[in-house]
Amino acid sequence: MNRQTPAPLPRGRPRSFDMDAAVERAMNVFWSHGYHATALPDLLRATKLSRGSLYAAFGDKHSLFLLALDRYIAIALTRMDIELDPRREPVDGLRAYLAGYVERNSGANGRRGCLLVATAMELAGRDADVDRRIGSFFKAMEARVADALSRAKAAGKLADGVEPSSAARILVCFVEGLRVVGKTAPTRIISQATVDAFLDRFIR
Amino acid sequence: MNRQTPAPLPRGRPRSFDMDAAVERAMNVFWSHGYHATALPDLLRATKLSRGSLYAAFGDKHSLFLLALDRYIAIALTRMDIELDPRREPVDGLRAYLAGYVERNSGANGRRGCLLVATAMELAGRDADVDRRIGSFFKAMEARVADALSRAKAAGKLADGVEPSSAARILVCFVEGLRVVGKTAPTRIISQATVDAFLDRFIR
DNA sequence: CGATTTAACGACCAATGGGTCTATATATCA
DNA sequence: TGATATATAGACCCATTGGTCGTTAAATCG
Repeated sequence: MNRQTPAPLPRGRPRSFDMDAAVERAMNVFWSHGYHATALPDLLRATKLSRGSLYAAFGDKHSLFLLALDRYIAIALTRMDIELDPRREPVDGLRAYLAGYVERNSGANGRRGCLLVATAMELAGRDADVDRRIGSFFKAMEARVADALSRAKAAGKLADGVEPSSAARILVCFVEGLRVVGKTAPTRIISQATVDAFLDRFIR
Repeated sequence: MNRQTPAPLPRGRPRSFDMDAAVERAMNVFWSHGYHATALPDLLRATKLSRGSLYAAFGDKHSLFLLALDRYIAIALTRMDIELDPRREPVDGLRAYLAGYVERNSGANGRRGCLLVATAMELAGRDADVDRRIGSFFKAMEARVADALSRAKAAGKLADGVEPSSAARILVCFVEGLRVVGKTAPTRIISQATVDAFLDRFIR
């Protein structure tokens, strides 16, 4: 192990903006409009950067988008890790997890939709970078749900004949579908009832 | 009731192209690329029309898109009416219906995705014409599924405690979610197994 | 046949797309 | 303080966008 050569102190004018905050703002714009419908001026307005600064910091629109997508994914997975924490009752965790979807699907949140679903539909299959991210996200999501379901099964909380791995795939489809239909019919009560009825089929 | 004045015979050069076929070709382009990513030259190539002719026939890109979307919806509903025909065994119908989704989600078909889902994510909430169409489509779809499920229930084929209307909402979410995750992981075997496992939760 | 009507064409247009580049302001270090 | 380094700004660039328009070709009807 040769020691890391000490990072040379940055010379010249230090950057005056918070890069993480800029990515987050960009994420919100992409989230609201989608990739193609987001024009550069939208991103400049949101990040409060000039064209030059934005390109210096992020390369190009596509790279910035990837960063935004990564952030979105990280947030989603972190939330799942909290909701489905192994130290909680697995069924409570699943309920909390689904309640989150209900909340995110209601009213203005619902109309905004889900950046991952929108990106999957808009870019998957024509953009390898996006493909990898979307694919691995769904895999990770499914794994977490499957894990929670196995714990529920071990605790005898699953309905007869429910197999965690296939039930996890079903659940992932279900929640992603919720986000799709939520784009046009975002009523909290119905979403909640639908989620409850769904869970009733799997939980004892 | 005054009699309709007889339609005046068309004068001049008759249109030399099949308008319906043009709409269908345009539909395929929008389907593959989405609304924003479809450029006019793509539509011209597909319809084999010149710019002028296309604008004369359809007005503008947006109107043509709406026509394409209507066509897509009509095809989908017609298919459902066949698969879920009241004269068939309702459970067979539901199986056929879901099998259709498995097929459409596999391989190249899967990667192409679903025009309705893509449009919902891309345009819903910012385009009133689209909103209406998507909303009424989901409603129509749900109604057909609910109807099939009630008939199944009447025949004693539903699992205990399954209520047709909420089960229909669940099913709609599930199949739309299938189309989303199918964009990245389009393997026929898994889709089929997932669908089977899903149905097992609702059918006796 | 000749007048009329209209489909079809593609050159053309202004606006906007994403992306580059140079000049300047402002910080650090010796 | 002076030399150096770099973030920032926005003018600029060209390709492409959706959309218009004048011209031409072709079919019908009297």
